[in-house]
Amino acid sequence: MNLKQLSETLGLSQTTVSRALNGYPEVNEETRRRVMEAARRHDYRPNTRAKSLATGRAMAIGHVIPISTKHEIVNPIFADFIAGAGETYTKMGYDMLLSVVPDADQARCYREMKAKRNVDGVILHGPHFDDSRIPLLTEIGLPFIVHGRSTNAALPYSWLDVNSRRAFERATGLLLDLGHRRIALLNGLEHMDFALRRRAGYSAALQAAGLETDPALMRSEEMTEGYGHRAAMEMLRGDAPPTAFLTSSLIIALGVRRAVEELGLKMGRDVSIVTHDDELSYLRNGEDIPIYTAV
Amino acid sequence: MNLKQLSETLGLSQTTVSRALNGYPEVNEETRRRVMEAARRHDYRPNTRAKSLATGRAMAIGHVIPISTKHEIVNPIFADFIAGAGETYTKMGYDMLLSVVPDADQARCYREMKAKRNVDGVILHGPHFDDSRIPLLTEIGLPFIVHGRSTNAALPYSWLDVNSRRAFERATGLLLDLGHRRIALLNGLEHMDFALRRRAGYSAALQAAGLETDPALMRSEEMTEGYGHRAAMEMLRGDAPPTAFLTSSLIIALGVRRAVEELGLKMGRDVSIVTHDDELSYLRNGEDIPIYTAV
DNA sequence: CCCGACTCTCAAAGCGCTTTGATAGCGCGC
DNA sequence: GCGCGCTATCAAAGCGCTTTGAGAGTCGGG
Repeated sequence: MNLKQLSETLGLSQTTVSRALNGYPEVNEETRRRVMEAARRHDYRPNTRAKSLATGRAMAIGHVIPISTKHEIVNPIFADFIAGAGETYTKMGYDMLLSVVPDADQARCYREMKAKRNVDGVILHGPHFDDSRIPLLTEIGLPFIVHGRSTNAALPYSWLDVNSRRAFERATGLLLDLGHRRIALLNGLEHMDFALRRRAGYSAALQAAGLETDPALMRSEEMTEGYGHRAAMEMLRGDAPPTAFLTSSLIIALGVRRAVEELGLKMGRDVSIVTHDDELSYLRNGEDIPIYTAV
Repeated sequence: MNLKQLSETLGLSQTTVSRALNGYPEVNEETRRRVMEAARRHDYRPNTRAKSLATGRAMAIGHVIPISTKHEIVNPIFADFIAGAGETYTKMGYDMLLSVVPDADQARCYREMKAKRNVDGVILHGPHFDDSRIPLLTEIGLPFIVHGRSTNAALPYSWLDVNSRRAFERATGLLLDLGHRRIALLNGLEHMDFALRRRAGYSAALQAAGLETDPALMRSEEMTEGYGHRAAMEMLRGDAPPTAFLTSSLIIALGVRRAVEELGLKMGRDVSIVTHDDELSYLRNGEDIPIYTAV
């Protein structure tokens, strides 16, 4: 059932039916009721593509998920992010368009989205320090919001973020207050802006306590369980092992814990772990009592 | 730059330009070269919405992600699935449309997709036993492919699946060969078809070995780490604890392992674990040596 | 009784593409 | 020299909607 057929059924023009359905004021209330009723009865939905073409609005938001060709790793919180965003889109009548593209093709992908006009704007994921996508999107005129921030960006942009720096400063402070002096930082890849902020917070807390940062206790990698395990193994077997770990993701913490247990050490006694991003829907941080201290 | 402008630039009609770009044979090769060149130079991309409207093809595939209002849990392999599918879509010029909807609204969501015509077809995720979405999609005439299978479905449908039944039959057989007699099954929710198949495989192997299935050793829940931990704790503390666990996901296995360690037992000596679905990109099953035996 | 103001409805244009049906130009055989 | 078949191109219709600009009808005041 399309608009033409619906309007013929009602003996009205397409104009009037369209206006009635879209809430324009110049339609008689009685007429509007009739139209609404008929639309419901025939389960009429306007054709998205025709509507988009006429209005110029795609009613869709794009998410570009970069896949680094080396790793092909999707950020673990990504699924939960999509689920949350998707729910809101659905509620507001928007569609969510996902594009999975190799890192190198991102620029082309954004230009294409602009030219093909199949989204009204995009969410920029995983911003780097001075992210080149910000000037790119600004230049091509595709509206965007950054999930995270990009330090040193020359142009203004809208963003939504947590306070990574402060979180890591406080977590480090907590460990220092508990008497820890050798605190390891297992960070995400440090071309990612959030990772830089986390390191800054960690360093600031150490400095405030009059301690030096020790490069041997700082790692930066893709946030996998294997990385956590490997790094913890090496550090704990070293000359001056850390007494605490600060990790950028629950997934890394899992790996650290596996290493701790393999070495016959006891969590919370021999080694403390504090983690960030600890609430994945299928992998909660414990049910009643948290397994890890978390920020 | 749209088709009209491009054709004016070239001094050709829109028809010819369109045909040249879409590879129709009735265009002079020299003309086609000129058109292609100009399109590249001006970075011309046809407007998706206009093209869709004209051709009747949306060049998009929909994925409906049901969110059960109780749990709000996204299946852990979902992110990897999306990443894989998305890559192929991009390669083939398709868009991926995600709809996150409450379980109860699924039927409405599919009808809407059909009426709004913004996808050409959908992927049906997480099929149940005799899934009602199969007759629904068939009735409304929205093409679909099932990721998994639906036992007992009355209508024919296309699907893509792994052999869950056989995998669990063999895994159980392996444990039996190793001498285990009390093997626990920590399955996913058993209204899901894959879970039923896994249980069938598990039961068949026990039966073939002349053993009875023990309800006390079989659980079925949403596949979280917490579930694995809780179930293992209860079973291992019980009168006749299992000597081995068979889990439907690496995430559950993580929980079992936590329980095993909390109880001071040793994995591989006191308790064996075999798991399915062990390769999440950010949470691999070990790096060189696998942590868990897996199917 | 006329006219202006107001309400409600309509026909038609336009969004940017594809596709149908028509046509111009050309070489060739009879 | 005419007509046929072929190639290369074009104008225009159509996809399903919104929106502009116009018009029919009603009502009240002078």
